[in-house]
Amino acid sequence: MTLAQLKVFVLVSRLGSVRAAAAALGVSEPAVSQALAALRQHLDDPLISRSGAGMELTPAGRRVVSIASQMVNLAVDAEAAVRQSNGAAELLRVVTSSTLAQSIVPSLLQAFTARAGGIEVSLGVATTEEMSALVGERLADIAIGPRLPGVDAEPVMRYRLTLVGHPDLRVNGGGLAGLRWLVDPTGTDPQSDVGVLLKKHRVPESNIMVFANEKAAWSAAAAGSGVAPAIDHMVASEVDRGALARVTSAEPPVDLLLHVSSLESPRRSQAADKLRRFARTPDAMQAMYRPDSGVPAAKFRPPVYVTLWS
Amino acid sequence: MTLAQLKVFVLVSRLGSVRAAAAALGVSEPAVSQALAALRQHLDDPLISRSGAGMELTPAGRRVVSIASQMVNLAVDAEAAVRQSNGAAELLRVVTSSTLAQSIVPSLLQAFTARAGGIEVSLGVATTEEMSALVGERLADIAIGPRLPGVDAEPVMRYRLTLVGHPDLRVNGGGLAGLRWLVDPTGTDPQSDVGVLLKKHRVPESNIMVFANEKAAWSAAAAGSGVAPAIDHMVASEVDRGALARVTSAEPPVDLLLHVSSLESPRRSQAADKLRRFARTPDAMQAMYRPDSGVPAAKFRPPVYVTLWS
DNA sequence: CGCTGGCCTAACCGAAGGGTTATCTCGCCG
DNA sequence: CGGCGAGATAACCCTTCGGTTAGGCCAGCG
Repeated sequence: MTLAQLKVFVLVSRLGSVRAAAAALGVSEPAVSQALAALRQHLDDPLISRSGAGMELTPAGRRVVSIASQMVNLAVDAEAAVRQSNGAAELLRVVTSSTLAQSIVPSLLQAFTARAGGIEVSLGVATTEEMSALVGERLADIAIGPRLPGVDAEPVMRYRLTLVGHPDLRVNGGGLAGLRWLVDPTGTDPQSDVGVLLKKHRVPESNIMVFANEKAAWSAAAAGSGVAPAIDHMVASEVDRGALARVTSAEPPVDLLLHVSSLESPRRSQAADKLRRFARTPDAMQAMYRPDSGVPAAKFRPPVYVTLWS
Repeated sequence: MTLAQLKVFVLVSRLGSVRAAAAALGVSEPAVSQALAALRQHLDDPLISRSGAGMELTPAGRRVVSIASQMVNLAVDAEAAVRQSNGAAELLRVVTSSTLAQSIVPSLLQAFTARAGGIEVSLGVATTEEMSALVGERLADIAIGPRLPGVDAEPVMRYRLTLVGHPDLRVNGGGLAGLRWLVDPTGTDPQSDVGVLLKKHRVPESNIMVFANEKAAWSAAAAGSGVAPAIDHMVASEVDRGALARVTSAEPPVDLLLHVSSLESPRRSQAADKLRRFARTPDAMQAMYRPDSGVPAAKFRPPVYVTLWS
């Protein structure tokens, strides 16, 4: 029985699927399956098993999952306690969506670390469902993105999602759904803002092209390959340059709220609390609205979401 | 950071020495030292260091030890939870002294398991100091022996420690301290009843011979090699047979109380509670006073006290 | 000043953990 | 009934863990 195995079990039970847990951990699916098998063998109980849609915990599994969750939390606490005792930088684990990780979140975090010293930030990328699990199980301290259910979520910023395309692009009879949609990986997350948008317009799978990052999608859009959803103020300079144009349609523009979500106050880390407070300040607003401050695509981290302890 | 490493750290800090922890775990001392080194490296903090007599926790170590202790406890809970959920036998981990493990404890436990079904008992041997640490850290459920400080101890039986020797043995001028004392491994535990007795009589090291078990010490005593401390009613049949005789001296006989010690009520396992209650019953008394019911010396377990998880 | 007790390190080794890819099984659905 | 999606398993690899023995280091002490 290792902590890694317990962590896997907790994530599987929380996400309801081995595949999802593997994705959240950034490892292959057999790796998760095997860790689970090892734990099952050790405890001599199936713990959790498939049952139609989703998985079902055994009676023993139900009891173990709560204990395992505590153990995983304590492991994190232990590391944090040592860091703090020795005056080392606090570690703040942030998760966000792929889109936001390329645009407003890095500049927000950059401004935050510059202002609040002694905090070391690590940024991870996850789907909305994964964010819930990660924050809920304290595998991440804070999530930035859509409002997460079940945790303490708070709106910090209003932003507009617009569609951009080649300036000459015209929407013909088929409507927006008939166009080719150029999205970043966030588009594959049905609960994300982009995912919701795709669903709202009933864009068929065949018309969706996923790019590694948003800049790549914009380039393709500028080349006339289709339309790309973008955070309005992040794409403003491209529009001003004439490389891209906002696609106007009968639909009203989509105004969205960016939330920070973490555990409720007593259970969240000090660093998470500081970031929440900072996110409400004018400095934070300015950082988030500053266009073109995303990390260059080349430096963008591959989706290794949750680091395992060594 | 593995659970085994945390367990080692907790034991070292509790027992105040690497050697003692190694002994309690039944492994070599470098094994413990290395586990500690690995944890130190992982957490980047010395955690605990020598300081004259005993060891001293660093600030970080103080915080980690309490967290680690909880984690170790939870690991035990998890295993127990699974067992219980699946209707398997509850596991009761008993520790006692070497002397008692050869005489009254096995018959007590045998009577207990026969009466209270569904409980599986494992018996370990430890020094008094180790018993405290093991029960305190929930690495054992219950201790049988001297009254343990810091936990919920309760007397269950009165017994007399007598000295036996060859029937022709006479105490000459040097007093009891001048004789050769034949003891079992418990004699090396200064806090044990026998250890206290040796100290009281100021028996020099050179006059103490340690035998692997009590029966062997009695044989040597019967052969005239010296005197052996024995639980009076356990040696009664030998005395009746004339093989041994009680050594009379100016000292009054030593009357002692056998205690059962476990954590206080809400924190102790159900099985431990049952054993505590059983130990007060007439059935238990009868079992404990029944002579010659010890396990044969050949079957006596070597001192592997605390099993590690796989 | 050298012995000794206690801790750490080195070197080595077997077992297990944890990762991968490829393949199998099984329930479900068109 | 074939395909498919999701989980389990197999085979393989490398790393880490956890154990050993041997030996180094250091404080305390006769």
